[in-house]
Amino acid sequence: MRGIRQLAKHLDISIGTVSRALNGRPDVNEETRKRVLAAAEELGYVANQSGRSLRQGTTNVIGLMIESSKETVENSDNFFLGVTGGLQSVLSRHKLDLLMLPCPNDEDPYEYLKRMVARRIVDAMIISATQRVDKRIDLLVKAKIPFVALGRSTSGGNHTWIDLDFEGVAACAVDRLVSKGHRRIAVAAPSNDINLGYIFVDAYRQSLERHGIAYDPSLVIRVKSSEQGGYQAGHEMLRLDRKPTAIILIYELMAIGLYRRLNEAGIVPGRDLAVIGFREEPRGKFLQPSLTCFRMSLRDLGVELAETLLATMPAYAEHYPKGARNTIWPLELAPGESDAFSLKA
Amino acid sequence: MRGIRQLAKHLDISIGTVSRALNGRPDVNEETRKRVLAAAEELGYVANQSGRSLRQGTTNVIGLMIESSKETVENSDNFFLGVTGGLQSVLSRHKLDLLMLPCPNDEDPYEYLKRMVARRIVDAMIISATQRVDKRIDLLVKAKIPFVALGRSTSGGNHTWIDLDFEGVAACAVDRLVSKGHRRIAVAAPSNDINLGYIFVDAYRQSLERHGIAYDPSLVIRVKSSEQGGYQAGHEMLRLDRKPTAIILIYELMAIGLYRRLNEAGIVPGRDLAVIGFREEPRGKFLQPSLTCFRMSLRDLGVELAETLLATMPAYAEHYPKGARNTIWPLELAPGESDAFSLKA
DNA sequence: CTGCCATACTAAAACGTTTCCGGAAAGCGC
DNA sequence: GCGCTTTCCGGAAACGTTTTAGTATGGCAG
Repeated sequence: MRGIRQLAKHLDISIGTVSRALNGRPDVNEETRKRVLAAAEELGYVANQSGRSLRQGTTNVIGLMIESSKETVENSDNFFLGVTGGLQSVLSRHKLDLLMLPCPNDEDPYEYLKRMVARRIVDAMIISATQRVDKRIDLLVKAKIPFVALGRSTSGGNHTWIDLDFEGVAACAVDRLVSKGHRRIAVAAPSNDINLGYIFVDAYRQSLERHGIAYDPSLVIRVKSSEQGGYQAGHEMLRLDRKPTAIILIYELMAIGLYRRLNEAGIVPGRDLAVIGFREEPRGKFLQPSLTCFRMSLRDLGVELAETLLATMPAYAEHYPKGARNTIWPLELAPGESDAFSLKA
Repeated sequence: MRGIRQLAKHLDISIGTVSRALNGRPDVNEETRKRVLAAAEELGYVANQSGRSLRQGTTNVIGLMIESSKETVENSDNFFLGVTGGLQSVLSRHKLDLLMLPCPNDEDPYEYLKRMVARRIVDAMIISATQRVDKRIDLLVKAKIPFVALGRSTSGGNHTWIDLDFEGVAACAVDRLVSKGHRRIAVAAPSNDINLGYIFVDAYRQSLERHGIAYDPSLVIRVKSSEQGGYQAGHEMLRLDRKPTAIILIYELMAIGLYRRLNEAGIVPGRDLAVIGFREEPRGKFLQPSLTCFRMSLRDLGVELAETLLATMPAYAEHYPKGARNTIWPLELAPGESDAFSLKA
């Protein structure tokens, strides 16, 4: 006999009253509640989560699914840890705990999520790295698990998502380069099926056409989202017949490899070629010359994610009247020296 | 009525038998088991974790506590994601799931852990970033929760830990520098209370003395474990009356700031000053000149952590006969150009 | 005094699972 | 036919909690 029962016996009170006192129910004498809380503190009682979950059908846990594939490990750096800070700050206000669920890299993310959902270990989910077609979304919709996807997807009807403002970034980067006289602008896009690649390239294309520049598919270089990918992108770019005068990198990490390849070819970024990176990493700062890129607050993104998620959960929605809206997350231009190269006098 | 009861009714069999069939108990007819498994697959039945945990007193979940403080976010980069891969590969063999528990940065890690332990949400824990004196360890020992600490600590008697081979790294770095004629070797150590700082500096001191070089406290520069800290370290170093000819950095990230400060002073690493970094980050590669540092496999470390943890858990110990040993994790020297500066002819 | 309501509590059911205990049926040696 | 073991299964208790329904008490209006 342990747990609440022991506490009740110690107070010579029924367990029902103890439970109600601890959970802030109204029908309990205020003095009794004081005694119960004091005794709980003294004996170090904390409700067993399994018992409570079983009874309530709720776990007070929010899952954040991340993929720990080799590629993710090498690229995402502190992204999730950063977002986590913002998530926590909101969730903890509601006594919700955050659970990071790293999908093993030898397991299908869909199967992993399915198992986690079936076990009823979380009340709601945040999924990341959404694919263009993502079965996980259909699964969550069908299982009626509240969730928010970090990244748009065409799956699952109108689910809730938050995504970075690829259109804005692409437009800003293209505008900036065109204003410096560039007309042959390459883009290094990820070669996997992640949705942002498609969205970004579409936006890039539209921005070009807005300036009356024809879209040239040979300027879209598909490589891995890594340092090696950046090197590869540089390599491919140098082999083109009509070389671009500017390049946009979707993952900033690519800049490292690109710089190396350019260095081998005696090309100096910012002097002979304009380079713009996408998401700023703190690590990118010390490239020479410094990289022009786009900046965002990971923490604020985490807050937005948490608030959007809570708005989709019936038990918490009342506190978030703005509702479960889809959000395009803006990024701010952080000018550096790498795009100083201008074709204008 | 849902769950196993429904499954039992569908099969026209008692729930006890269904449970035993699913859990691989011996006393169930092989043909019956087949039927049960088939039906479970068909109906998509997965045992409710709360019910099962409540009954068994076990959750099949291993917690990995990480801190999401601002400093950690900026420094740990992909460390945990990398380790996670190795952890998963071992844990999944035992049908154990990994749960990352990020401690909110406005909450005391001790209180956070205490709550998680009391809720009985994990069967065992891995804690990281251990302090020299770490109350969390006492807590886990007292609560009899199996755990492994990533990092030595003086708390909690003889608990199980794994730590990086600071002594080996310090000795190797000092030996290497001394062999090139250096005798004034600085070290940039973290200013917080994390244990590795003390251990590393101790080992550095002993290595110096082994070479008959007197330990000079002014050469131990305590700074933040960040890029800024590296800049600061460079700054402090340049203000010394008798300047060092070599410097060892405990966090590689410091190298970035250090390089910048050196650059401002017109000092070229590898030509005018020997620099050695500690733990290799993939990002460190593209410093110019390339950084001499120490390398390790994050994945292998994860495997070691998982195996050590399982050895401390009675239910799994039999598979890990080596037992719960303390491990000093070796790192391998990755030579670069930054320590080419030699005082010998 | 009766009826009624509000307050504060108790008792018991329920959540979904695992596991203990007992027992039926079948096989086998005598 | 009897006693024994083995194999397989059903019934029921137990895990710790929340919540529903019910009850005693006292105050108060009529």
